[in-house]
Amino acid sequence: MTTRWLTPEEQRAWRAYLAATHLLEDAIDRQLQQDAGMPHLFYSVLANLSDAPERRLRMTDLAETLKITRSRLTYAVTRLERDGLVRREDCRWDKRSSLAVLTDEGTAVLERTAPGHVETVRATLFDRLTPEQVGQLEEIFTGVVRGLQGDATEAGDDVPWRRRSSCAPPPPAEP
Amino acid sequence: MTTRWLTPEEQRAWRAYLAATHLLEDAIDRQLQQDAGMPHLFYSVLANLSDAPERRLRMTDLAETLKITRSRLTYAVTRLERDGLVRREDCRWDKRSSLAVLTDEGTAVLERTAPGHVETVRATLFDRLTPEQVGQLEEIFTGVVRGLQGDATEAGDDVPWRRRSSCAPPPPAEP
DNA sequence: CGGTCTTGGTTCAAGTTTTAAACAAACCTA
DNA sequence: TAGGTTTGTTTAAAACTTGAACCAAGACCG
Repeated sequence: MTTRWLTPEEQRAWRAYLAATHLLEDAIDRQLQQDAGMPHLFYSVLANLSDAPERRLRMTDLAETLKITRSRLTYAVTRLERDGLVRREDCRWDKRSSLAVLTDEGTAVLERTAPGHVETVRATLFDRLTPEQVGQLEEIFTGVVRGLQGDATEAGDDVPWRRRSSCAPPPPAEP
Repeated sequence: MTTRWLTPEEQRAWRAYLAATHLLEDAIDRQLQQDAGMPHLFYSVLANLSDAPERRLRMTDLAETLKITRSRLTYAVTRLERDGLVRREDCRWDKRSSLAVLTDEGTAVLERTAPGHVETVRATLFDRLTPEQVGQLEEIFTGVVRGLQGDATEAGDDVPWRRRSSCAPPPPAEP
């Protein structure tokens, strides 16, 4: 089969995408390293924990939402634990699972550094976009996400199989 | 000054952006590592050289278009040179500069692996976008790029100063 | 010219991060 | 209970990045 090369428009879009994501990631990383002393990934860990109920998440779930391997997450959490921003806790109902919990100190760091981070995200991205473009951005990338991680789910979607995520008590037995 | 937090729409867009760029970069890196035995950055080096006149570029220019530090580029080119895909050459007119040149072998590797790469980019991104969305993507990110790298240029744009880029012969003296 | 500043590029050492494979414990299912 | 699966960590190796220091070559300026 003959290759479907990118059209000139697609090439321009692709180049712009590559350059922008590169510059953006650089800018954000630099700012966070400067003001929070950690790379973007670590900050994302804290941010996700902060949003979660009771400020805690199973390692696997966290890895999944961050789209990284468990191994990588183990490393990140170990570092954050060393700095006292995160603590590990055992799941009461599934003794294999461990939870990453945002400590008070972690919360404090987040509260202190979040404004600067948001400011950077604004300055580099959102302040340059019209409201319509914000919508377009979301639309485009939610599609991409669905396409990329849906692959696994798609095949088995005739199996309405539900995994118990998030360390939660087992469902009560039916009488 | 009080923080301007992200609106709910912006938050959704931001999350989608983060997840998508992450998954995309992963998918592309995995495919290239698999089929070309190199990470995305290295492939980009080859691709850029391939597009350049005479398949060669000054290190500094290449680093600039790739948005990476010269140090990082030195590392990449050294690796690629070790594999025979790139060769260094001295600039005849400015003996400080060195050029990265795509070798025949590098060209061959690129020709062999480009179809697979393009296919991945299509499958993960462009095949999911309408033509309008391709345009939106370009528009959004060219704006971001301008904003981020324009910072340096903006301040001095009253100085119509032109640097001689790309190893080229000096302009002939005016009679 | 001679001195100074800037640019281009590399080197080097240190540190960070990523990967992949192997592992152990806990859970599930038949 | 046996056999498979999920969870999470460990480990060692490799890959990568950073930043500072450095040298050489060009540019600038009196």
